[in-house]
Amino acid sequence: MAMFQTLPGFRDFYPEDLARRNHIFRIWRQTASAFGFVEYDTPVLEPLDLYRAKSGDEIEAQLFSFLDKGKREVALRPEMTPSVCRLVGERAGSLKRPIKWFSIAEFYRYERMQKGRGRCFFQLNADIFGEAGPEAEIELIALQIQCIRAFGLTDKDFCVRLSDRTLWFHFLGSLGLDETRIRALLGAVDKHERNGDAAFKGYEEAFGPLDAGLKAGVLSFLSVRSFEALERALGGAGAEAAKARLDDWRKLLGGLEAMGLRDYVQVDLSVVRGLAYYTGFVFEAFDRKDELRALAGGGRYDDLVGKLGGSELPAVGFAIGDMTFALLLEERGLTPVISQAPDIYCVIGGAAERRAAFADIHGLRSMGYRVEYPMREVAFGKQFKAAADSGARIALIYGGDELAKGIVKMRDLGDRTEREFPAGGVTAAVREFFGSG
RNA sequence: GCGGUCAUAGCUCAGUUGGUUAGAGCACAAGAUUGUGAAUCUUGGGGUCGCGGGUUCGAGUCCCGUUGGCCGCCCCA
Repeated sequence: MAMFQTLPGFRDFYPEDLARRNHIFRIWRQTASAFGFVEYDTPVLEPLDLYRAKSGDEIEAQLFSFLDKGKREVALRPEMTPSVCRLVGERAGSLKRPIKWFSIAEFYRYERMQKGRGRCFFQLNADIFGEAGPEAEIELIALQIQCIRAFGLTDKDFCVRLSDRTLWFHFLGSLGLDETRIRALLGAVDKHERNGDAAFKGYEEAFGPLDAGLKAGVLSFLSVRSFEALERALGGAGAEAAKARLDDWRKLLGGLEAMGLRDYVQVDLSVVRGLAYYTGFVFEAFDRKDELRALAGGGRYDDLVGKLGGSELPAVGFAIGDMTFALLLEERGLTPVISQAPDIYCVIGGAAERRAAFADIHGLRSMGYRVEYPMREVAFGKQFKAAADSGARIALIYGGDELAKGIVKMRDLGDRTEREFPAGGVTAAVREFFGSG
């Protein structure tokens, strides 16, 4: 038993774990880069007020926060959005638009552990700033889909549920509700999938019994699952603003259709996301079997940069976490086996042979080959077994006989054939082997 | 913050109504085997049985507490 354990909710990454994590990050990075996003990073530790400003005081319960030695209130970052809003806001005037940025970073939340959720986790965050139209959503939803698809998952495995807080505001506004009531009702909509009608409890406690007609309207609107149904549902509302909004929907869905991604998108008005700061389209990726928590989520937050960074700037972004995503890959058998095997394993006789081998070993390593050899003198039989077990493709043999003849043997560990090369010709032979193989 | 459940070697687990010095397989290491790979055999390292207390002549086993894991609730930026 180890003397010290990791703190609850924190994870050690053994080499095989880290290899899997890095593999996920590598593909996310390549994908975001292919979409023209550039990478940034921010401090892990931030002023506590940064998160209070965005989310209010109640957020503190879920934060790793403390007083630093200079008596500053600080917190480990629980999310990227406030930080990136600060960065972008500070240079909003000089950045070329649209601003397409991404990051892969670790976050910390003081929460109870659960399947797919720990107290530390990694997220890919991708955001577009400075583009108010649905073109930004097209780009981000496409990126979100591709970040999942790139691992071999298909529209049979996951989908992106798309909704729109703007239309919810139009719809509920047309029923005569004011903004506070609308926000409270959206909170209920967010919970309705999990809690059923009990989700309305909070609203009723604040504003009294829910009118039966209103409730029926809300339930019918949140059951909308297609664009056609959405058009029908808004037909009665009749407002010009709502009609204009439907044009944004047509652009968005049409763009994704043209990219061949329409089958990944499910219109679903029951998604509103709990966060009050979302202002427009919101979208969440789920596994199709709906066994796991959300894979990824995002939406438009046009007011936040102004609030946190000083300059008004429309924005839309999303995040994918590593934990639920890794669970899904695992379930679908798509967790890759990452080879950390050397390319070459050297079999070495005695001290003189070792000196000869070292010259080649260092030369080959300088060329970028992964080269391994036994640290101690070991029987040849064991060395060959170690060479095979290591996963190396070839063994270079530096024995007494070879040294005496001025040669090095190269053994193909796959087909077990051996060839001899003059001692000076090893690097060329290795290069030829890997070049042609 | 709340509830359920579990905790024996690196991993998977066994351990009888409470009874000698806590076991197996896998993995790791050494040897049989100082020039050629999947096998076999032998041997070894590795445990405060999560931690603390209690009952008892005696606790891995029973009781209480605690910590941690897993699952769920709250929350989920």
